[in-house]
Amino acid sequence: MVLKKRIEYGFGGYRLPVIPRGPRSVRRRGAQKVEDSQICAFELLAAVAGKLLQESESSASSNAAEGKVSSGISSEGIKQEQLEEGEALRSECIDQGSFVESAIASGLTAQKCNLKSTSREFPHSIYDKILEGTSINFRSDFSKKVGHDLKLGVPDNKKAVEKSPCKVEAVSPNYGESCDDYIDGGIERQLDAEGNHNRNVDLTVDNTYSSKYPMEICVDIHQLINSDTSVQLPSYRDSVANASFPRHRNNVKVGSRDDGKNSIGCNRPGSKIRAFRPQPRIGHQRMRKLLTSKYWKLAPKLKDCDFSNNDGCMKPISRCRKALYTSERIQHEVPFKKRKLCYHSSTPAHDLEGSSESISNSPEKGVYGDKIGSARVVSSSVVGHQASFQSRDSHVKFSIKSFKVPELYVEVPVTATVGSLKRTVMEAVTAILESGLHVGVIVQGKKVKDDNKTLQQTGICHTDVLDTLGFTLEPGSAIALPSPSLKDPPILLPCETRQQLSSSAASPILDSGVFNASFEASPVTNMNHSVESKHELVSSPTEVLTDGTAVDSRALVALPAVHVEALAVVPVNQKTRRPELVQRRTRRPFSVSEVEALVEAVEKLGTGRWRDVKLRSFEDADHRTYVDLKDKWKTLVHTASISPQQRRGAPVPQDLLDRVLSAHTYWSHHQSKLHGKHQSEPLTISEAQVGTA
DNA sequence: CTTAGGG
DNA sequence: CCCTAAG
Repeated sequence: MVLKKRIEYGFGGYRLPVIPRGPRSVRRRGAQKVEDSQICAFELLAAVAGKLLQESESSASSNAAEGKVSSGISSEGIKQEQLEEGEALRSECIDQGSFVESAIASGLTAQKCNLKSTSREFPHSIYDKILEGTSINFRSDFSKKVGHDLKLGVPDNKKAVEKSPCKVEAVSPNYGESCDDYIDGGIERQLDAEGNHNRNVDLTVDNTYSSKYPMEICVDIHQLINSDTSVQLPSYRDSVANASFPRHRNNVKVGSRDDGKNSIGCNRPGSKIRAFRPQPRIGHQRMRKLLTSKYWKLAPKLKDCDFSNNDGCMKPISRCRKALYTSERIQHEVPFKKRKLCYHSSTPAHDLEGSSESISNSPEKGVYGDKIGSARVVSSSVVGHQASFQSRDSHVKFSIKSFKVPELYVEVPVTATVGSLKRTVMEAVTAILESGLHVGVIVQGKKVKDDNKTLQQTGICHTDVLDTLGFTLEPGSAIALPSPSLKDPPILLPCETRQQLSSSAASPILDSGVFNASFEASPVTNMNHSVESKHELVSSPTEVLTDGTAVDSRALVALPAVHVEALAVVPVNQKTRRPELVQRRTRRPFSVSEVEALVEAVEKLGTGRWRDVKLRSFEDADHRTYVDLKDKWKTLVHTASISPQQRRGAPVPQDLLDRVLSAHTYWSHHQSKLHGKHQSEPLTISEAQVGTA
């Protein structure tokens, strides 16, 4: 029974997210258009896994009955991560680090709760471990797994909790209690918090929101843990998101079944990805790129995990579509990257495989027993960007849940559009990031300035301290944003609107008025990768404090046992900033003369020959690529097709629009390619009609 | 690198 | 404009 429930939920969680996304272009689309939503390979995997799970449910259930099964853990060590979903779902994965551990983030509270419960229930609970000095992750507590490594992912959302089977299951027999506790206490709170998060994905200024959760906006980061065997899967998507995938080396297989495409195969990454979908692939590519980045150095293993897990696993794929660029993307709803989810492969929770297979088998997996030992074993490397580290013996792990941006001072005209506001904020943030962020460490409310001190000397290795460990992101340079004028915003009024969002009391913040925006920290945010993250993160001058326990506000959570190195990472940052911040090109509206030149060129050359158009009429306009011209034409056609009242932006002379329409119509019927020669004629005709020629 | 399209 | 996928 329990299992069932769990399973169902889990599924629910999984599935929803899983919806595959159709290819963007029509052409591709042919294949599947069905869904709008985008999916990531992971999701698909998850879905598949879910199916498998279901299928195997029966078998599993038997195991499950025991309770342990579900939690199954592979002796090898599994890490599991749960995702949070809420945002996570939506979030796209990030390639970069993709894995993040946002998990922790969700709330310190939750974590705490977990810890408590855990400790209570399990002797070897994380807590103990911590005390012992061994590293443990405690992120999630739900599922605890033992095996060698356990990682618990705490679901950020309740949803996750509820849904993800893993979690629940994970719990061992005892689990019941712990879960409850967790749920009652932590989860709900978290949920609340998250709920808000979700709401505020955007930077948009939301007074309400801000007032309540001034600081938060955060992004959740999931932590990922990597174990040798495990794989991380990022997932995202809104809905639900979380699922964990268990993966064993050999097991993988999960999928299979679906069409080739969907099947999750485990093999090489390539295949996998492929299996899912083209997109994922892309993500993959990106990831690769990212991998190259220095950031990765921090987490070498990740790479392995991510990409290389060939062993049997799938790789996690992350999708990031725009993640990198996120900055700009803010405009859309998701400001920064969305969360990424990662799964570690071996998920006990899911058990799909586990149930029947290895996971469940391991006797010990049962649970806690091995933990300690396991913990050490784990040694997974750092997870992605995340901050979590696993530590082997004397390491401390930290996981940062999210970074919040404290305050940004933005001035924009009242008439500015929301989009422009977003852009402005984004720019401001970007500026800050670029200037360099500095990561500060706060222990028990005090800032630790001496970078040379060891964690031990600083007392960061003690559990109690960890609870009050916080990190801050400080801008390297000036923070204030000049109120940028919006470039495009058509309307700029003298009035300025300032919103103040109060910042939460918790974190110290800048005074300026403000806007508080939180960004999702990309996975990047992790301390480790702080560098990377910086840009994404937000960086506001602000600091994020985290108390271990602190409620949601805390952005970062510290995990016990950290690797020293990891720490080192934290402070680092400055230079590391990612060069890649890609910025969107500045917008350069086409002038009437440009439009005219474009129209003329198209009339002669027809559509489909953008390169020629470029050469012919925009040779000197280096900022106008043929793609731009093509896009402009596209918009011109659209503009010409709608009523004048619906048109926005700089008005285009009607006669030009008429020509656009004529040319468009003409060329639509005459494959321009075919007529290389008489290009002009057609135009003429059309023009004649229009009267423009 | 170009095209064509979706976002 | 961006980002992809295909050629």
